Amino acid sequence: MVPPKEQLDSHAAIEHTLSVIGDRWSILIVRAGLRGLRRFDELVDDLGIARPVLTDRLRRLVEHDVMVKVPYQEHPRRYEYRLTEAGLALSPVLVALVRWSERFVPNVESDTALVHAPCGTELEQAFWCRRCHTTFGPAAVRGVGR
Amino acid sequence: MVPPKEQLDSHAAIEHTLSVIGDRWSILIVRAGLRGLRRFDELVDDLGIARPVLTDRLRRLVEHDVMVKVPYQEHPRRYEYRLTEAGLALSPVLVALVRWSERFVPNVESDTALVHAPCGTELEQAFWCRRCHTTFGPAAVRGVGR
DNA sequence: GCAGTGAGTTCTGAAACCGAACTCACACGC
DNA sequence: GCGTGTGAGTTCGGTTTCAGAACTCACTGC
Repeated sequence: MVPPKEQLDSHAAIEHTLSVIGDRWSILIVRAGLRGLRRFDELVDDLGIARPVLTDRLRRLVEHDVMVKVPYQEHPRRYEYRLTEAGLALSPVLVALVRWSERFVPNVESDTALVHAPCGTELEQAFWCRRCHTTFGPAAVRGVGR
Repeated sequence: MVPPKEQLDSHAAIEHTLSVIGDRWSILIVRAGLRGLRRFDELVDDLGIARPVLTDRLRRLVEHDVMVKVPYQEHPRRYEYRLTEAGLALSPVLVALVRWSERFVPNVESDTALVHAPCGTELEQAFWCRRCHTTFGPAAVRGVGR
């Protein structure tokens, strides 16, 4: 009835996505990128990540077009890492995580991590139904397919 | 000893969150929960996860109030695992991940995983600024603090 | 020519992961 | 009462991944 294509699809898609950013560090690296950090040692200091692990994570993020390695000076040739469009587009994941932790992680009153750039207001996140023209929360979400 | 608040905050919050759901399996387990799977062996079959790992992940998810272990029959006393409110509230993270993979994972045309329950329409996700009363995408997001 | 800097590698244990096989408590058919 | 099946795990080796500290390498500026 359903073509075998159905089988792979969202399952495979999300697994692939998790194979890129599904470890403990990659999301934190992307988050650091959103906070403006670009250089290897900045990341080491800020995240407290082991150097070999950072090397590997950056390589994989570059491989999957989440970041780009750009030389920022010649001679002592040095590189920095910037988020690509795909990397920037991960911010909803970050926001969802931060929002969740604000609500459900006990004893942590999170400061605002992300704001609406033009006005500086802390941002909200919601689902949007383009047919009903309403926003709604997780309770009105239902899974389909597969 | 109360640790210096600024220090922990969003950094600690997101790290704690990732320590709960930041491994390759936990999110997939939550996703399976959203798809209606509840029993140990269902999860093993569906996810292809190793049993000891599933045991451990479920234990941790229960420990962190993401799922609850409920007996669904006595005698051969059997349990199933259900998402709590906190678990349900992870769906924005899932949605963000699925949306991202639809856009950026090559050669995978994802089927619709999640819809608006009342009308069945595929859902959108956006940021919302309560001051400006506008929705906007990741390009208008800026990080502040820390 | 010598210390400093940025971006990594190398080299160790320690921890986490996996698959396959096993356990344990019970139900059910015969 | 006895084999077979089922659901929910546990035990056991072997492999992959991880973290920390020290090291390299190509330069600079003093």
